Amino acid sequence: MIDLPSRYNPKDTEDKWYSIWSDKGYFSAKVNPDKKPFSIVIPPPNVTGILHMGHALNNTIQDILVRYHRMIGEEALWMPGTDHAGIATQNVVEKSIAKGGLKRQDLGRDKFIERVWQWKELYGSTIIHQLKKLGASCDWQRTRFTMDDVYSKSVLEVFVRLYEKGLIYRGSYIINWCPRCQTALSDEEAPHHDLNGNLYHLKYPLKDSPNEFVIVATTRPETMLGDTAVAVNPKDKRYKLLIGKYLILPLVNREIKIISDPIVDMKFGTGAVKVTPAHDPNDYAMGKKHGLEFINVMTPDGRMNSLAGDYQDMDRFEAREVILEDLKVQGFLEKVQPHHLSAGHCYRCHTIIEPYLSKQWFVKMKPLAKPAIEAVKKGRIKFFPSRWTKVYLNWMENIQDWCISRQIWWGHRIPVYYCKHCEDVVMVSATKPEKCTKCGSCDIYQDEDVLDTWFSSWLWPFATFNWPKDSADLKYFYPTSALVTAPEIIFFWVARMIMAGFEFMGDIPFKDVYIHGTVRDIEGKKMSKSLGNIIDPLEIINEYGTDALRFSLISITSQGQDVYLSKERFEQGRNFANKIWNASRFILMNLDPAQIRVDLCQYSKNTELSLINRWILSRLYSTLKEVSGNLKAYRFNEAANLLYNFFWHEFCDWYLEMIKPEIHKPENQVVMYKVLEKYLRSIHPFMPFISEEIWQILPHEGESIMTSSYPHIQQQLIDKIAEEKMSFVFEIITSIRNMRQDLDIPVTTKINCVIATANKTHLELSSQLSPLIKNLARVEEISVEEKYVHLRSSITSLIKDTHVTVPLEGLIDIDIELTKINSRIIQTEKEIGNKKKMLSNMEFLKKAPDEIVENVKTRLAELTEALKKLKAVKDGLR
RNA sequence: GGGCGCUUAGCUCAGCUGGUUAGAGCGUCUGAUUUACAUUCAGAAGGUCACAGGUUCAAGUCCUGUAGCGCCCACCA
Repeated sequence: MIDLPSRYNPKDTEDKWYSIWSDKGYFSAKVNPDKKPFSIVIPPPNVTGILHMGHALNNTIQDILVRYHRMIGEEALWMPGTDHAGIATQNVVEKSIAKGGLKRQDLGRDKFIERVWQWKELYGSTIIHQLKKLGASCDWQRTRFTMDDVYSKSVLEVFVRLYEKGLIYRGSYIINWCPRCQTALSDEEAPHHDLNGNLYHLKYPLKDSPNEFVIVATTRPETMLGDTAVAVNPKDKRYKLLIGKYLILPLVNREIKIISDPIVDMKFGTGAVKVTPAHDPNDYAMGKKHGLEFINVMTPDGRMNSLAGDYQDMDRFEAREVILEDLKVQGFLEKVQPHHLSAGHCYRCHTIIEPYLSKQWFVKMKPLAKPAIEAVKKGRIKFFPSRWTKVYLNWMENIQDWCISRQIWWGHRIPVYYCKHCEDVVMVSATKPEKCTKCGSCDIYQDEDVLDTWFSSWLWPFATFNWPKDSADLKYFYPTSALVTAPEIIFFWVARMIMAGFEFMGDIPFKDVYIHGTVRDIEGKKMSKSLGNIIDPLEIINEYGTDALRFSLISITSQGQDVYLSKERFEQGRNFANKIWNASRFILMNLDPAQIRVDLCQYSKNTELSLINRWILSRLYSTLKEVSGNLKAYRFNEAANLLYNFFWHEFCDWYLEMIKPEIHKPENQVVMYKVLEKYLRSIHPFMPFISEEIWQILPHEGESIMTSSYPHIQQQLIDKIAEEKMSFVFEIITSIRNMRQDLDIPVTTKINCVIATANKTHLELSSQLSPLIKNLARVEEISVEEKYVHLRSSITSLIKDTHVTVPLEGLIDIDIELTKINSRIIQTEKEIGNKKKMLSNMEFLKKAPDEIVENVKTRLAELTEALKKLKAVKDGLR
């Protein structure tokens, strides 16, 4: 017999099977016209990334989908890859060279980029290795990187096409500027967070009457150096007469005009607002409208520039303090009010964003958004859970132009060239032009900026198939089937991919979007390094195993709800893996391979099989049916929990216990083997390693469970009557166990039992299965009677229409028994009352579906019968 | 300011299209075991389904409102 350790040790199996699967090429998918394609593109993790629980959840879900679809006979492709993550990666490499005292400027652009590539070669595949530890069945040979040559070509092609279509333009606008990263950011990359700031009231004296002031309120007093007007609402009576007059800007002594604009909120602050067109989006708009001067007072690294006079070179926040002090000393600071505000923060380094006037490249989004909105509205793309549809549509309908240029070095350099001699020449081309299109000079240079990382990731569903090359792969696998991702990147990525899909492929990029929850710690905080609340998936894998990690994560992830984790949560998965291991071990210990070469189908149409076997097969297939329904609906936790309950509480707790005494009977051999073998296949997408390990030890056909087929649902083996019968038997057994426990009767004490029922089915069932009941309830003798007769010193419980009596001389406390039976009688009477009330309600009879009414009637009959029997039991007790 | 989610057992949460007696895991308590598994087995206790209205024959489930918690969006000087 096979000798297996009594504990499952994941370390013995995981790496072994992963490399076998990989070596045999099971992960790779090819165009196959005979099969339905199923494709998923991975949300490419950053090359700088290390696996966290969010990845673990995200990729486990994808792996379940891919493995499941592979097993149901589809050509399943999971396209992997990584994202160059411009700013993040540049930051990492800058930090690493900083250790040697170097800045990127010291190296120069080319040398620095070389260093980034070196870094990528060394560490860039860390995350890929970690995904492998997770069991991810990606087609690794296709692994893409957004900076690869081929991929880069797609990116540049897209830029050129959009430019030629007039959807890309360059211009000076107020953008989100990160003074630390020293680059522009898109609106999405500058999320707002609340700040506790102050509202400073500043006094600006009137030019003609220096003792009179207009008081303005501001949260960023340092920008006053760039003020070129003060604005009031035209309807504001307080300021009506002042419109058109001039003020003297304190500290700077510049004359600035009082203008009127309806955008000014009379109720906010003093109703007068300082206008700094180069440092605020609203002010910028007013500046354009009123023809104001744009004075930029800051440097790109967030310090005051030469236009800031005495404040030059001060950091913006330091300047704020000094300016306030100076204003105060000179009597221009009216008051300071605490004020809650929110400001944009760099999503990479969390520095407070400076709204900054600069020349950037933008994509016009409205035209791109149109078909992308339609597709979702028409249901061609579905969100799961559906509530995200609204979030998506709301954003898309209010979409703003996308700032795509970044002042960093790591990324796709903008394919725009200028002539040193002709200021007005802009050449947009995927390859460097030889000479100026105007003057013919060869003195041309490329735009210094690179593209937003997301400007490459939004092409992921087709650029990974080498678009714009027209390939068979692209035709076959595009549109992809599903996208699995987190809510944070709906705008960054999902929405933009949909737009790109339509613009460049003329079709949706994916059909379903499954948005899973965010992984949080047990207090609901997002897991992050800085909070130190990380649970490292690799640590869990190391301690409990990959399957345990995967299963635990999935079973607690209800659709789209955030996941709250503590380490203990993973014990459930570990215990379950061990349970599967041991049940299999038990079966293997008792399995005679010669006995199992029987086709189960031969049993399907007749009753040759025992009730117990029919029951477990029915339960297996009922479960599998529900599992596939739930998988199709992206209810992974439901599917996982169904599989869990079936295996543990039905197959192990009941079935194996029931057949134990006759385990070598041929039909039991066949059924226990078949159920286990099919079960392993059905759990494989969730727990790939342990299922393979055991499957390989079990008699099996085929090379690997990974390439085997998902069990077909044998509808003819689903037998609801058998299920009902068995649950009746289980109730009998439980009730006897209950009585024993209630009365503190040791297992060693022998008890007998009388089962009495007038119900023929139950009568037969009880006598037929009395050996089973004896065994599982530890009863010495069972007699099955048609009529209930009270026995002296006995206790009786009622299961449906059946009295189960245990005679217990000297062990019974009549009072306790009476109390119990009374409470049961009261409960039954109460329920009878409810049912009668329902049935006497004409509205109910008229409006409720027949089936429901029938159920109530049946239930009432049962209850009435039960009440009679309970009373008989009670009478007997006295 | 707008939107979304959550509030169900001591804890963490399931509960899909309203329809018998509201479930699980963990924890607690009681008991068990000479071999499949103590990462186990058998059992128990524990719920006004946040609150207030409403719709309905019927509400944990649908609607409205309130409160608390959390998240997202917004040109909140």
